[in-house]
Amino acid sequence: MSTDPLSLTFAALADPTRRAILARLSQGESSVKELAEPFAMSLPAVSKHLKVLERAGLITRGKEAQWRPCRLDPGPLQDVSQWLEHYSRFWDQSLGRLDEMLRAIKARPPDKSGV
Amino acid sequence: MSTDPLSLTFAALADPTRRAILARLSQGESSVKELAEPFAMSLPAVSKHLKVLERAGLITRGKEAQWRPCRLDPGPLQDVSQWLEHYSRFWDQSLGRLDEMLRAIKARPPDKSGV
DNA sequence: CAGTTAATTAACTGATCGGTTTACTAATCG
DNA sequence: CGATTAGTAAACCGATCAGTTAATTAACTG
Repeated sequence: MSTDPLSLTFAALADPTRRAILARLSQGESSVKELAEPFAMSLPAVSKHLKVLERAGLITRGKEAQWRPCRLDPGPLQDVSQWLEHYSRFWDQSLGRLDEMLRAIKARPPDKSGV
Repeated sequence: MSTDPLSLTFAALADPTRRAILARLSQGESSVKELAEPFAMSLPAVSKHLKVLERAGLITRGKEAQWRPCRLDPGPLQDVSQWLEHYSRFWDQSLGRLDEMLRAIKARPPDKSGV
């Protein structure tokens, strides 16, 4: 697997269980056991999912007695959003015309940023 | 791997080569051979990447003599954008304060303080 | 027709993924 | 102290991934 930040983020998001965990955490902090409850899988499995999310920077974990409260970190999601903006002209009505113009002007230098 | 549309899309995006291919296609249609040129990998490898992108609906392919021109389909990217919107309140400046308030209210029920 | 070009298919490989069970650490409770 | 609770680590498994090389299909070219 690729280890650049964007790839780690997309890979972490490419699993419904992990997206459900993020949705849960968007409501507020939660312990591992609480997060695991809705799923028909073992606790270690959830623990692994959390590790994937953590490696992508999508969650951070605290320490509180014997609990490891997880909370959402939106940073990587914002990075995804920025990456997406690069393509928004393809579906954004108001920018469609501008895009046509820009593309017609081929004098643009090759843009490799944000690949 | 999960086979729901969003998972297929995120998985397809979790690879720098495939993102580079999309970036290239955002400039216009291209043949497989042209797409493969910038990469230090075999043509079949690129062909496989294209199949992943196609399965996610991110590209469509035509037929023109012995070429299979690929072009970008922004649909799945728009779906990702919508999914992201659900989280945009976490980094959107203007909504940040409101979110803080909502979270402060909602984070009450599972009360572990003083346990 | 034979030869070239474009692309895919097939078979194989090593690495990673998503899950399991078992065993372990660490903190709290009685 | 021992027992319980929360979570992680280790070892294992089958499936998938990302790449390879070799063979094949399909269309154009001379």
